[in-house]
Amino acid sequence: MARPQSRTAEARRSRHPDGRRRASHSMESVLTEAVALLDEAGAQALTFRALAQRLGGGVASIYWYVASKEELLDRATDHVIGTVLADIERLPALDDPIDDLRAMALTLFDAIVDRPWLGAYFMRETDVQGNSLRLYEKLGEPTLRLDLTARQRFHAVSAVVGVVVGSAVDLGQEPPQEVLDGAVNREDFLHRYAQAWRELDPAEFPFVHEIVDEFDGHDDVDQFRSALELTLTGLRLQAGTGTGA
Amino acid sequence: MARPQSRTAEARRSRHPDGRRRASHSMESVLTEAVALLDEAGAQALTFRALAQRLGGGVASIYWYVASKEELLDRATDHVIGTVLADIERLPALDDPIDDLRAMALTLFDAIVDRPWLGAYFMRETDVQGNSLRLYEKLGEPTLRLDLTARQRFHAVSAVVGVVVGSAVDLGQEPPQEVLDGAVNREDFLHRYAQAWRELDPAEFPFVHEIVDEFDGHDDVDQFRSALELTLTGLRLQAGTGTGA
DNA sequence: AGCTACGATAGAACAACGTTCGATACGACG
DNA sequence: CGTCGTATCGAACGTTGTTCTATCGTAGCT
Repeated sequence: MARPQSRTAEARRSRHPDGRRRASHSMESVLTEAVALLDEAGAQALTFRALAQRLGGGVASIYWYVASKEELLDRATDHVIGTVLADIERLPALDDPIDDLRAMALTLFDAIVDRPWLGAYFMRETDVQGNSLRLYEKLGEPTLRLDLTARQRFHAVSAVVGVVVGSAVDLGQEPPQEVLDGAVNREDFLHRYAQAWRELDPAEFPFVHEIVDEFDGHDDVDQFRSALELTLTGLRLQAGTGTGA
Repeated sequence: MARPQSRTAEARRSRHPDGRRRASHSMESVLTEAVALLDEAGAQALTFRALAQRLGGGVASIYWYVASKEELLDRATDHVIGTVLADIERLPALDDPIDDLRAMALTLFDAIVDRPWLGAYFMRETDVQGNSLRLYEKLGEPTLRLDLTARQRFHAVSAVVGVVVGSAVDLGQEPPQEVLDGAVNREDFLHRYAQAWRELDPAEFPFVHEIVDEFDGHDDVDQFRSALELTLTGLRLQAGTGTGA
């Protein structure tokens, strides 16, 4: 009934009399392999059977470490958020709080670009223990140096997180197999969409026509940076602290 | 092999010799019931078996109308986005393009508040036919009246959509059963979280302590409005068109 | 050393799901 | 009355998360 508390359990293997092995896991190895599975082939590739095979053990063994797939996902997410948090804490402190905020948000977004599946599960658990809350705290600390009310600070961080998540969800959209197979790369895929848009009636879709060239081959990071910049500008204006101009 | 093209197929019923019924669906009824299922019990409640039972027919019949669950989800989403689009088109045109943008974004967000499951699936298909692209067009049109480059317009709409989606994902988080059962309402749930936060070390979590009172019992719509306002102010500044001040 | 209690592993089975198959009913047209 | 295309349905298949029950291996005790 109890859960493994000692994380010092090393990955060791012992031999069974009849030659069959008995795998020996650890919370660390389970999480690491789960994340590897997610990284390599996306969310749908993470199944208990696939994970068990990767660990060289049985399916039911995983249930010794996690009570459900939900918990597995939560723990795996928290695991990588831990590394993001470390990246953010390594960031050099800047003079301008808003510059700090931007740097943190970009670090977070970069991590999601590397791991698109994060976009969907990120912010699922605001458990008291766990790295999400610590990340939230770190994102909020720069706002303490801005001239804002508590409510404005709360809303400001929510806004920044919202922009990150909003862009991340876009990113997390599983490409429709063709590009996963490598048969079509992302640029061609975008280009095909753009081409279809160009054939729409310009009178009925004036805006789509206006931006189709920008959409075609656009960079996700650029898109995110622009969105982030808009909220940061709004925030700077709200704080009344000019850029110096 | 063909798909139903005539949407005039009425919901009629005929009697089987042995007394068993044969249900008669239509694309409309399938989508309507699918949406009803989603509305009543969330995304996980929409299964082919549950939907078939609701339609009074067999499971396989649904496959006459949709080729997969993915397509069912896409069509259902598009179905309700159609109503959102209608709401947005009914909006009175305002003098200020940014006021238009705000009104549209709020209408969209309201729809997601009513249907939290929308947050996850919204923006899944940017198919050329379909209401998502039309919605995107409508959201973009106000930017045509702003003094911006095409790229800025593209990024502006992406930013607004990002804020909506970002807040929506927060909303779409399935409450952990307790509040679904009605045993605990949302306010108590938030309050419990807030209480846990208050017990954290203030030195380690200064920001969390600063905003915990705001978090406790906060309103999601307020949160969204604030986030939206930040990007809109940023946008207004970018367009160089002052509010009049 | 032998015994025991518990930490940890695993195969088999279960229920639910998306999906496919083959059979069959119905209405329209000849 | 037979035929064809539309539409429906029960049954089955494969995969998934999860549970049950049996077992192994080691640490700790006598």
